[in-house]
Amino acid sequence: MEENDKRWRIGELAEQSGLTVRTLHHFEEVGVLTASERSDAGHRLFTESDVRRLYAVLALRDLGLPLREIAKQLAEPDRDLSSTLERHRERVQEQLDFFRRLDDKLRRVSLAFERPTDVSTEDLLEVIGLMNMHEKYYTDEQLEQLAKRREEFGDEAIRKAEQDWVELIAAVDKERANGTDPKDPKVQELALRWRELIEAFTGGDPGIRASLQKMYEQEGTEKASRGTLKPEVMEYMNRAMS
Amino acid sequence: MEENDKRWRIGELAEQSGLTVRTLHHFEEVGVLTASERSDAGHRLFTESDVRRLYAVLALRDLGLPLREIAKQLAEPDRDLSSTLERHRERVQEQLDFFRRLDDKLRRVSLAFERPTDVSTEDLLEVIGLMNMHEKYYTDEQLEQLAKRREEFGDEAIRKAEQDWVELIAAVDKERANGTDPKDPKVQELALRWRELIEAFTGGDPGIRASLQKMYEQEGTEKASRGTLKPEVMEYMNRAMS
DNA sequence: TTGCTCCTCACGTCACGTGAGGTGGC
DNA sequence: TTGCTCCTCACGTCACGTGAGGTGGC
Repeated sequence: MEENDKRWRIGELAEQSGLTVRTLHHFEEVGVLTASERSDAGHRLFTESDVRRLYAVLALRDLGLPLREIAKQLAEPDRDLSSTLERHRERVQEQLDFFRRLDDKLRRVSLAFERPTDVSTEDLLEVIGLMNMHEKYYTDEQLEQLAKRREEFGDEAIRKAEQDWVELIAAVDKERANGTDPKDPKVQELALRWRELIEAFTGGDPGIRASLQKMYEQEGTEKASRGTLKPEVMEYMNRAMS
Repeated sequence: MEENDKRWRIGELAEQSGLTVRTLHHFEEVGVLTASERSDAGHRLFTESDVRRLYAVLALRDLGLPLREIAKQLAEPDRDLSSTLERHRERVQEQLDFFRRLDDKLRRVSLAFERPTDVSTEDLLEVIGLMNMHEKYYTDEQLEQLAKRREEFGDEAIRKAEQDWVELIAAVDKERANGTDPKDPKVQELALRWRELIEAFTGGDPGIRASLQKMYEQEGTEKASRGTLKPEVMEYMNRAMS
């Protein structure tokens, strides 16, 4: 038990442990580590057992335990640490999950725009609104599938598909305005293309089809299509396809 | 442009948006959303455009952007949002990475103990100290490999291996104390078992072998073995195996 | 005497939650 | 008049960072 009279000043201990002096002050404030002694001038003097305790604190802090929890734990070493850690791990996994989803969302947002073009706030809000709506109707797996298919298609093909939609909708709306019978061969032709475009989007997956349909029912045609499709046109198409 | 005179009181808006009144107060404090009007009594009156702005704020908050960043963005919609989002995503990925590692660490800690036994703080600190030392010498992949092999072996086999080590070390120490020549067949026999146990631990991986050896060199035999192996015994074994 | 270290306040960070104490009736 | 809503402070949360202003020399 020699060397037991070794003492550390706060600056020394800070340097040795890689902490700041302020952090050691803070540790004292929250009660995880107090210097056992003081010099005549009121300076903190840490003993060897203080130093050991410091490394215990750092180990537990390293696991992400809050300092006050660590203080409790070190105050009564009999308390059950394993259950504390288990609860802690659950919290950590929730956090992990949260950041996974967030990262995923950010990835999808950035995918929605072509490379380095700068994005207007409005466009972004549009995309986010759309995403939020989608998240209400599609399952995580379905969103994953849709994202994959989009990647396979590539930006070019997607822009073309969007253009196709715009043209098809316009064509349908024209027949409707002309009062053409929905059962007329010309309209039936358009209905066929309509089905094809939907198939291309859903990839033939019946679950995705169902989610899509539910979204249109619940949110209304206008909102679900982000304004590209008027309810009357949808109505007309439904009659053509029935 | 009818209905443009519709106004929301703060409580109404809170309920409709699922926020608390305090949160809306806070939004005003940080400048992301201020009611455009006040009633004679000083009550906040939110206009339709305020409400639209609120949903824009929520969309951006949902991406994890800090409120002050959102305030800036909405103040000058021309500023480049995509680069802001890119920087943000980098931060998010760092967080994600941090929580992945933390979760991993907690998993390894809990694996180090058998089921629901309650863990003493001392034991835990021991394990964490060991883990921290390991992390200095093994790469992430190596730790992964080691963890996998431990799982394959199962708790039972590991306890047995630990027991084997204790006995082998004791046997070696006995010969050493007796002054037996390291080249003596009896000692050579022990050296063979020694190699076998190390092989079982490393799984024959030369990288892991090297890391293990480096750890013993840098940290010293006593510390690296967590006190189970005295330097003299190691020294003696080295001579036997050379 | 001059630096360097140490001391004790005390405010700031981030996004609100939670009262306290008081007034008004979008 | 009685509730309910709204208002404005203002402190608390978590782990420190960053001065400010002053003293001591483990």
